[in-house]
This record gives sequence, C-alpha cells and structure tokens, in this order.
Amino acid sequence: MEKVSLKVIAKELGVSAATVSLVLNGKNKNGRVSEEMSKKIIDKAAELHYIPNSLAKGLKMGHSKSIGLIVADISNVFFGTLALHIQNYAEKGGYTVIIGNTNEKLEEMEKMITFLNSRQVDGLIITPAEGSEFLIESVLKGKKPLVLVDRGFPDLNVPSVLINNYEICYRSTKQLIDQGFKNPAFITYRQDQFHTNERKRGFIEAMKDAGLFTPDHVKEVSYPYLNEDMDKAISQLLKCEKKVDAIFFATNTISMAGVKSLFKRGMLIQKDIQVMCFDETDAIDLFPFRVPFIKQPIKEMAKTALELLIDQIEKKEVTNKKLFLEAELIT
Amino acid sequence: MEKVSLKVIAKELGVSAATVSLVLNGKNKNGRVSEEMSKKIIDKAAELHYIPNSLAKGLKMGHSKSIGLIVADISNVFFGTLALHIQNYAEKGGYTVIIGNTNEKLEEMEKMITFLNSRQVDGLIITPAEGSEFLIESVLKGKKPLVLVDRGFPDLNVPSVLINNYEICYRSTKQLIDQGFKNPAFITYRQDQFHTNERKRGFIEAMKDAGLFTPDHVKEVSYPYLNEDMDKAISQLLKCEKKVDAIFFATNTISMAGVKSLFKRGMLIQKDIQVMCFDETDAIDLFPFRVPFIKQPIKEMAKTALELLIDQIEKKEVTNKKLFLEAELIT
DNA sequence: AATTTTTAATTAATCGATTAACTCTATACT
DNA sequence: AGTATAGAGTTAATCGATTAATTAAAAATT
Repeated sequence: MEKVSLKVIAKELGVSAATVSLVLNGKNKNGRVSEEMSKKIIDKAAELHYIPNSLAKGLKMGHSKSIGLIVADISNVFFGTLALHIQNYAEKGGYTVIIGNTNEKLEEMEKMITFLNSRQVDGLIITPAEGSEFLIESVLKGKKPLVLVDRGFPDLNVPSVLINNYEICYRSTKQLIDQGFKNPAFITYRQDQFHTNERKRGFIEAMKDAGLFTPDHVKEVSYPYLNEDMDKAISQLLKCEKKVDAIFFATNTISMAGVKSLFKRGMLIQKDIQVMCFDETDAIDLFPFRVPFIKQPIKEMAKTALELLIDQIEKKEVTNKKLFLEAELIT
Repeated sequence: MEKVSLKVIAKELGVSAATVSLVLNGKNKNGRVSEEMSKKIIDKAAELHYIPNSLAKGLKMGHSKSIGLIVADISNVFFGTLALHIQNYAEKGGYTVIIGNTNEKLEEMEKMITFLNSRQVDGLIITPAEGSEFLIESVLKGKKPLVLVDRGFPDLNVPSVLINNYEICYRSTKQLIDQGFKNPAFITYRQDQFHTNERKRGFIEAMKDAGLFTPDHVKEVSYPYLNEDMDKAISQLLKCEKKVDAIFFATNTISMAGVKSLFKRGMLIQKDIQVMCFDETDAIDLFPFRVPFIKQPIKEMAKTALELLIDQIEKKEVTNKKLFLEAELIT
C-alpha cells in the first residue's frame, strides 16, 4: 500500500498538489478552486484515508503544533494529573504534548530541553528542578515560549503559574494551633526551592506569631532516601522534650511516606497524633476519619499555564506574569 | 538570533551543507572529510549550539524516532508507571514517546491513532479500549508496527505483552479458600475485555474447583459510576444469604474504590472481611496489617513491549508473539 | 609521463506540504 | 472589437537534512 501524500491524491485526480493542499486547508476562497473539484478532492482524500504528514507541515510552517512538558516524574499522581489536564486543554487548541521526566536531575532536564527543542516544540511548560535557573535562562535566551508551573524562581522574569504556598501553609498551621495543637512539627525536603521554602516559611511564621516556634520541630528529608529519613525524622520529633502533637507534611510524597511511617510505629492518626497533608492522595480518603489536607487547583493550573503559553506562541505576547492560584484547605 | 541550521554552520566555514551533515552524523569514513575540517565543523556546531531539526530529518529519513503510547488515563498510577518505564527504555533506544489518553472511549482512541500517525510515529504501543478490535485491525492494515500491552484480543494476531491473568487469579482465589474463607466474592468492571474476563474466569474456576461457586458473588461495576456502583455491590454482597467473608477486587481502581467503600460502612479489613487487591496502590502499604495483592511486573512489561516494538521497527521482523509475563501474589 | 587511486569535497535530488506569484480561459464591460 | 475582471488552476521556491552520484585535485603506481 503506497503512502498517501498530497501528490498521490493530486495524481489520481489529474491536478497539482497545490490545488489539493488549498482545498484540504480550506484556503480555496474567492474562486481558487471550483466547487466541483473541491468536492472531488475531499472525497478522494477520505477514500484514500489521507493523513497529512505533520513533519512536513511543521518544517514548512516553522511550527510543530506541539508543546513540551517537563516534569519530575510522570508516575507521581500530582504530575500525572497535571499532565492529563494539560493534554486535554492542549488538544482543544490543536497542540500535542510531549512529556519528559527529569527525575529531579539537572542533566536530565538539560537533555530534555535540547531534545524537545530538536523536536521543534512551539513552547515549553516546565516544573523546574532545584538549581536549574541557568537552564531556564538559556531557554529564555532562545526566545522559545516558556511557562513554569508548580515551582518558580522569584529572581527570574519568567511567566509562571504557582500557588499561594506561603499563605495556605500559614493558614493551615494556624488552624492546627487554633484547634489546640501546641507542638506542631513540619517535615519538608532538604532542598532549596522557592515553593517548598515558602511552605516552610508559612509554617514558621504562623508558629512564631503564636509564640510556639521551635526550630527543632522543622525536619528535612532527602528525596532519594525518603522512607529512611522519614523514620528518623519522626523518631526525633517524638523524642523532643516538647513532644510533638501534630505533623505538617510539605508535599504529597512526603505525606504518604510520613503517614506510612506513623503507621509502622503504631501511632494512630488523630488519636496519638494529628497530621496535615499537602496534596490529596488516594490514601487520604481511605481513612475512617478526616485528615485535613491542602488541595491544589491542578486543573486550573494546567489551564492557566496553557493559556499563558499559547498566548505567547500565537500572539507573540511576552507576558511575564506570575500567576498565583489559590490552594484550598480541606478539613 | 538567527536559527542555526546546517546551512548556517556551512556558510560560516565556507563549506557545503552536505559536508557538515556528513561530519555531524559520523559518516565521514574512508576519506570523506579531512580531520581538520571535521574538527572545525564539530567545534563550530558546539559554538553555535546547533540542534538538529528532527522534523526535517524525520521527513527525509522516513522515520521520526518517536513512538506513540496510547493508554486509558495517564493520571492512573498503573499507566503512569507504565509510561515512565516505557519512556526510560525508549530514551535509551533514541526514541521519544508521545502519550495519548483515550479515557476508555473508542472515538478518542481513533482520534489518537490518526493523530499519532500524522506525527509519523514509527510505532504504537496501545492498551486498547473495549470493543476496539476494528481499530487495531486498521492499524495492522496500515503496516505500522504495533504492540498491545496489558490488554489483548485473543482472536487478533497482534504482538502483545500480557500477564497470566487467569492463572494468578486462580491461585489468589485458591489461597483465600485455603486460608479458610468460604464465601469470597469478586468485583470487576462491567465490560467485555479479555484481560478482565480472564481474571473473572480465574476466580470462578477456583471457586468451582473448591465446590464453592455462587454466581451472586460476582458483581460488576461501571467505570463512570465506580463509587456509587461499588457501594451498591458491597451492600448486596453483605446481604447475601451466604454472607461474604472476602472480596477479590479485579483492578487497582476497583481495589481503591472497594476499600474506600468498606471503610465508609465501618467494616474493618481482615477483621470483618478479608480483601484481595489487583495491583499495588499507595494505599495498600498504609494499612497496619498486610493486605494481599497481585503485583504486576510493570517495568518488565514496559521493557518487553518496547523490545517487541523496536524489533519490528528496526529489523522489520513481524513477530506475532504474545508474551505472558508472570504477576506475583504478595501476601 | 601517463594512468590509477585516494582524498576531500560539492551538486542536486528528495522527503511532503505550503503559498506567493503567475498563467490561461471565459465572461463582462465600454 | 478591445480591454478588464473573475475564475480555476499551475509553477516553482522553500523549510532543513540526507546521500547517491559526481568532480577535482593530489598522491601513488606503472
């Protein structure tokens, strides 16, 4: 079976490829191609199951109608959900999404950027890894439309879609305090990223404002040794002189690991200890009782990021807006 | 900043684009290009940050070095993990993966296939939706390399990577019986797909062989109304004259919904009722006790599927092998 | 010195689609 | 009748990379 190109349709109908292209793209205005021929072409294209070659089209047009999405780990529900929504919105705008994983590693992020550039993506949506400012700056220099999601760099002038991390963590901590917990702890990743720093700051400020802040109650765990570090951190927290009565987990993976670790040592959540989770996980609504958690507006984040990106791509409008969407505290 | 193409490098160095292409592709064997010029070209390419245009390359070469992966829902952990591993293995072979969601809908699946074809993917990995035989057949007719994963069609001659659904479910059911549960139930999707049918068959045969089979103990739920249907199904199972003492959930989403539903009505797993889950979920190792579950070899499935696909793409070897990998019962 | 071989490149066609600029007819208008 | 105008298409260049076929000079061989 011969591959069906414009030329094939053209030959079968005895016209030029140009004519076929014109018709199939709806550009046969003001008498370019007759009604009759148009119909013939459309019918023939359908008959032969013609599928346009988007490599050729992209090459000629200078755009691929695709965007690159770079996340840390597509098997993480947060990123998976983000990807799903981004894809759905992208499809509506006629764009394909190519997803890349960084595994939080700079080299992999760099590779993915080069890779997606070689694939001529029209724009990039990135959840940047720690310390990747220089990579982001190089993308910016290349003039390729770019939007950061979930994580941003305060010193960089990049369109970003973030959430109100500081504020929501302040409020959530305050709620714990108002509910009578006097010694809440906070567990976050050992990393220097703006979004997690802000979460931590929210916790600390709320604690300070209540006159309850204890530096020892903020623990850090590392991404590669999450479970081990978590066990240690919780051990330490439970041994503190001021015994911890609540733990605020700073991300979804930390929440899962934290809850798991508590279970392992036989602690009953909400009886022996209270928890506050960032992000919704499958596990959370498994509990026979309510676990308070912070819900990110993932779908809205996806939508907003895509709008920002497509505006740049199509209207050549360089927005440097940083948008802060509101997360919600669900109790 | 001018876009850097072969031509730009060529012009800067006063040579032809052909020479640059030869060097950059390592095809300057037996005295095609001098050592000296080669070095100059390589240096200049690095200096200008040359990134090859893979649309142009793909157009010329007739392959895009990309493969399409069509799953039901990328935000589902099973598919997310599958995608992650497929991407990792693909990258090693120099392929990009473009992921598409079907949401279990035929029209979306059809759209995705056309879409990926227009993007000139070199092959397709698909977890087909119910009733999509005709779509799979049309792909086959188009001679595009194809591999089915997770779900297959027994009547179709397509390379597939599946697991031993029947056998593992038989064994798992038998184990429940051996442990003393006399009235296990089975909850699956209301759909006619080979892989879930096989799971059901495994359960039923094991029950029959033990002389315990009760048709009323097999319940079906629908994908769009999972939670509601689950509540109903469990209600009915608990009202049966032969009161159900264990439930076997046929997929990961069903497992989650099932466990959630049990919790909601205050049933304690392993005390009031035993469960058996298909797939590992985050939630499963949250329990303070062990929940038996069936673990699919996702990583191996990804690897095998990719091997089967790349064999077809590169060696033009039309394997119609159906490979059955072994799932594991974890107790 | 003449011929062959090797070295080092270039030329030009090609992949498939797009589109500005052009051609050719037929009809309309003065 | 002679010129405009509208209608219906075609031509040819182009996007960027690849590669078979060719060329031209230098080196080796007879």
